[in-house]
Amino acid sequence: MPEYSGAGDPKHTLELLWGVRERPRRGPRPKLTVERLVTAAIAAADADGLNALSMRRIADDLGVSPMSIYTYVPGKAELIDVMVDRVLGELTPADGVPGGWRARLEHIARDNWALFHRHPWLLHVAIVRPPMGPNVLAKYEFELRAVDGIGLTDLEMDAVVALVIGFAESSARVSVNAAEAERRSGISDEAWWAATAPVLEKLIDGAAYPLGERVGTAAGQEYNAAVAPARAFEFGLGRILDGIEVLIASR
Amino acid sequence: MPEYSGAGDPKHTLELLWGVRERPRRGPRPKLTVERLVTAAIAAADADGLNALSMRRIADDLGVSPMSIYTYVPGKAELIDVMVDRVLGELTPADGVPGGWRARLEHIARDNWALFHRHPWLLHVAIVRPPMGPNVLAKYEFELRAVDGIGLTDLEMDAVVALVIGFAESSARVSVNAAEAERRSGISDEAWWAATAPVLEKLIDGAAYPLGERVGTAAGQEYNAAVAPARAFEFGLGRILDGIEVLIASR
DNA sequence: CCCCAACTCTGTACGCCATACGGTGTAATA
DNA sequence: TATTACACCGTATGGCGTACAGAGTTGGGG
Repeated sequence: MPEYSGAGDPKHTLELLWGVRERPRRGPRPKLTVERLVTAAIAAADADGLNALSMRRIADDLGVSPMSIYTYVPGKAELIDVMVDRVLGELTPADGVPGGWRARLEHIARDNWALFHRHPWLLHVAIVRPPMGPNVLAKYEFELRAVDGIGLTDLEMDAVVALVIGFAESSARVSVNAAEAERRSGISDEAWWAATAPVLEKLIDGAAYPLGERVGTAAGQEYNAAVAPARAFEFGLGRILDGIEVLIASR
Repeated sequence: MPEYSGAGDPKHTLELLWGVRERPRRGPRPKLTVERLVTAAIAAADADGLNALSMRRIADDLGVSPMSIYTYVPGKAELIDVMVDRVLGELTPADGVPGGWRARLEHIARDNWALFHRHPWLLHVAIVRPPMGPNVLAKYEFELRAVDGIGLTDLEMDAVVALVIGFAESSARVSVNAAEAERRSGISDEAWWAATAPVLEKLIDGAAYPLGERVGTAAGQEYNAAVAPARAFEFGLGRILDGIEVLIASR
C-alpha cells in the first residue's frame, strides 16, 4: 500500500508548497518550521525507507511530541507532498547539454534514475495529482524544453517526455526494490537464489521451461544482480531513444 | 509502503506455490484450503484494494477467526506470493498471434495492461524475487517464445521482454493510480484541477512556465483524464517497438 | 497595564494493523 | 482406549495516524 500524493485539501497543500503561510501574530514562538520538518522527514525516509517514516519518528528526531507536528502540517499526506516537491528540486535542466535532443533526453533519464536512487522512497509515493510546487512546475518546464523545436507537436512533446520519465522510474524501481529486499531481509539475491533453486528443481519437470532455463541462466551469469538493473536501464534507454528518433525522422 | 513479494521462507513459499503440502493425517478436518483462502484474498483485493486486504478482513469473509488463517499460510507475505502467481496465470501466450514478433510483443503488452487493470493491487506489490510458481515460470517462458528465433541473443531476448513488460506496468500504474485516487478521494480529476488551478494561478508568475502552460493545457484539453493513460500507452508502445525494430533490423 | 484572543504544544485515547503465544477440542493412529 | 498431531481461537503486544481537550505562552486592544 503506497502513500498517495495529492490526497489533501488542494488549497492548503498549495499554500504549504509555496510557503505563503502568514506568520502568526500571537501565541508562543513556534519551535519548528515547515522547512525543518520536511528536511527531517526526508532524512528519515532516505535513511530507513517510507515504512519507517511515521509521525512519531519525525517528532522524536526533532525533539517534539508527535501531535505538535500537526501544527505545521494538516496530516501526513500533505507532508509527503511537500517532501516530493522538495526533492524534485534536485533535478537539473538539460539546457546546456551538448548533443541535441537525444543527449538532452539521456540527461533527463539519468538524472531521474539517480534521484530515485538517492531517495528510494519516492518510488513508493503514488504521484497522482502531483504537488504543484515550484519544483514540480520547473521540472515539467525544462523537460519540455529538452524536446522543444525539433519538429514535434505539443502533444507529442508531452508524450515523449512522459515516456522517458516513466521508463526511468520503471527501471529505477527494479533496482531500488532489489536493494531494499536485500537490506530488509538480510539475504543477498545470490543467497536467496541458492536457497530457492534446488527446491525448485525438484518441483518442476526438467524440460518444461527450456527457453526460460537457458535464457534465465545466461542472464543470471552474465549480469550479476548488482549490475543487472543498470544494464537494463542502458539497454532500454537506447531502444526508447531509437524509437523516438524514428518518430522525429518521419517529420 | 508497498508489500513485498519473496519476503518469506523460500522453501515453505515454494511448497505453497506448487501445492505439495502433504495432507494432514490426524486432527480435525480443516475448514478451508489454501485455494479458497487465496481466492477470497484476491476477491477482497480486487474489490477494495491492497490497503483493505487485512488478515481480519479475509477471515471475516471466510467466517473464521483471524488467527486460523495462519494454519494455512505462514504469514501475509507468503499469501501475497501465492496471490501473485495465481493471477499471473490469467495471462495468455502470444504463440498463435499472427503478425510476427511485433504483434506478439503487442499482445503481451496489452495482456499485461489489462491484467493490471483487472487486479490493480498487483501494482502495489513490489515483485522482487518473484514467487517461482507454475504461472510465473510459464509466463517467462512464453514471453521469451515471442522473441525467439528473430536474430536476438539470449541476453537481448531477456532485455527486450523486460523492457516491454516494464513499460506495460509503468503505464498501467499511471492509469490505475488515477482511478484509485478518484475513488478514494471522491473527487474527480476535473474537480481536483478546478479547485487547484485558480489558487495556483495566483501563486505563480504568469510568464514563468510558458512551455508547461501551453503544452499542459493542450494535453489536458485533447485527452481528458479518462483516456489519457490509454493514449500514453499506445504512443509509448509504438515508440518502444520501433526502437526494438531498429535493433532487429541491425542484425 | 491588564486581559483576552490567538496560538503552540502535549497527553490521552480510539480504532486499525500483523502476529506471538498458549490453550482447547477433535480425529486418526498405535 | 490412550496418545498424538492437528485445527482453531482468545488474548495480548507493539505499531500506526490522528481526534480531542486541555495547558501554557504571547502580542495586541481596551
